[in-house]
Amino acid sequence: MTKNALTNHIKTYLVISEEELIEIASFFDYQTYRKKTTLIFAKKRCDQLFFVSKGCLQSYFIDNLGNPKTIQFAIENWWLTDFLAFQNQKQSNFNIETVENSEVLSISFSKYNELLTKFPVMEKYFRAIYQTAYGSALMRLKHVNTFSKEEMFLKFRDSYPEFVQRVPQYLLASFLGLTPEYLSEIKRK
Amino acid sequence: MTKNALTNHIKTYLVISEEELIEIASFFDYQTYRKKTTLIFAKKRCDQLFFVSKGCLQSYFIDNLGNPKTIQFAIENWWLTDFLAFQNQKQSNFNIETVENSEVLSISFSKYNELLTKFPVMEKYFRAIYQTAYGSALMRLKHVNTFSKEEMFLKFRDSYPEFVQRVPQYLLASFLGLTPEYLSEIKRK
DNA sequence: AAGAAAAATTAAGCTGGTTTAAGAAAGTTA
DNA sequence: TAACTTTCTTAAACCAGCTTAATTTTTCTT
Repeated sequence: MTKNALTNHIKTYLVISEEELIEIASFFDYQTYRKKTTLIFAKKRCDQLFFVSKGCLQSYFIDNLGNPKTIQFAIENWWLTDFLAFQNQKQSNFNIETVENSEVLSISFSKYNELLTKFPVMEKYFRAIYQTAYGSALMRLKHVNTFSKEEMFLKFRDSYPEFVQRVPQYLLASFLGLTPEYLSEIKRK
Repeated sequence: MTKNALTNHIKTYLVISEEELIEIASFFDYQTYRKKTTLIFAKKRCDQLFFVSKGCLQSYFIDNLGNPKTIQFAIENWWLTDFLAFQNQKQSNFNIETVENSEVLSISFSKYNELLTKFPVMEKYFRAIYQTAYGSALMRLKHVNTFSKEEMFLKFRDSYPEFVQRVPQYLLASFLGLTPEYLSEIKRK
């Protein structure tokens, strides 16, 4: 089924019946997108939370000089949106788009709240997801402060070698906070 | 009562009885600390989650050159720990210490889980807390990529003028990712 | 209130990483 | 398989922000 990735993921966090999982899954829309499709536009109201079943999404923004800067990648089993904008139903700070052809589940803010009201056990699921994600984001802030740009790349390549193969180099540079030119120079060494 | 700050904070997120709040509060230890007291040591197991009733805490690490780098401040009504280390019961990546004389509530990992089991409604509370905190951490990563060090300081000063007054300048520099010398130079302009 | 310690300032020299610009390689389309 | 587009590489000039080190100011301790 097209929503198996999500229900399997939930099962790793909760003890829950198949019947409930089916009902929970029904809150989500399933859709496939070709690569480089924009799902959320910056400045537009952010009313969707995404779960990646297959493929890869990114959130990015355009800096003062017009260069896109990647904030987050989301691959299989990751959640992605502009979380602040989503919860406040404000305009998004980020563009969200597919990096690869992708299968994506989405839920609107009102459906998300309905889901949490009807299945309070999902509070536990999202609490766990956000707890980890928040901890990881703070670790990223630590890394940004600790490592030089060169070290950032080398560490990342050692930690996620398959992912480095998977995304274009200019996106990786953007995510790691250096220029494609400098990344290219580092690789030469 | 010494735990009012917490119970009041919970009330802003949940509809809940006073009796339950009293029971929930009983899971926490209340303690006061003088400024510059270390509550968690890096490399030691992280088994406490803190809620700041009064005062200010920071989490920081020591970089390769021996300089402390502040990752997070926590003032009244903020939660603080090394969230990844806490949930995995691993050694902390950060030192956590008081910046001011502070009143702090704390809970161990096992008590935290007991609390969530006995009062599932607290899943909703923490889900909301972490959802916001995660969103904010990603916005910080955006800011780090967007702004020059000078802009970082000016933006922060405009957004949190009272906080800039409140903490020593060298800690602010550390948090914003620049040297005290450079911050001093920026202020002169 | 004096002395010690911690924090903030100033200034000069230096460097990691950016900018710019052009060409090479790889991928896509017809 | 040629033409077009996107991505990657190379190299030189440049600069935001760091390092170092000495001085001054503020805060803490007794």
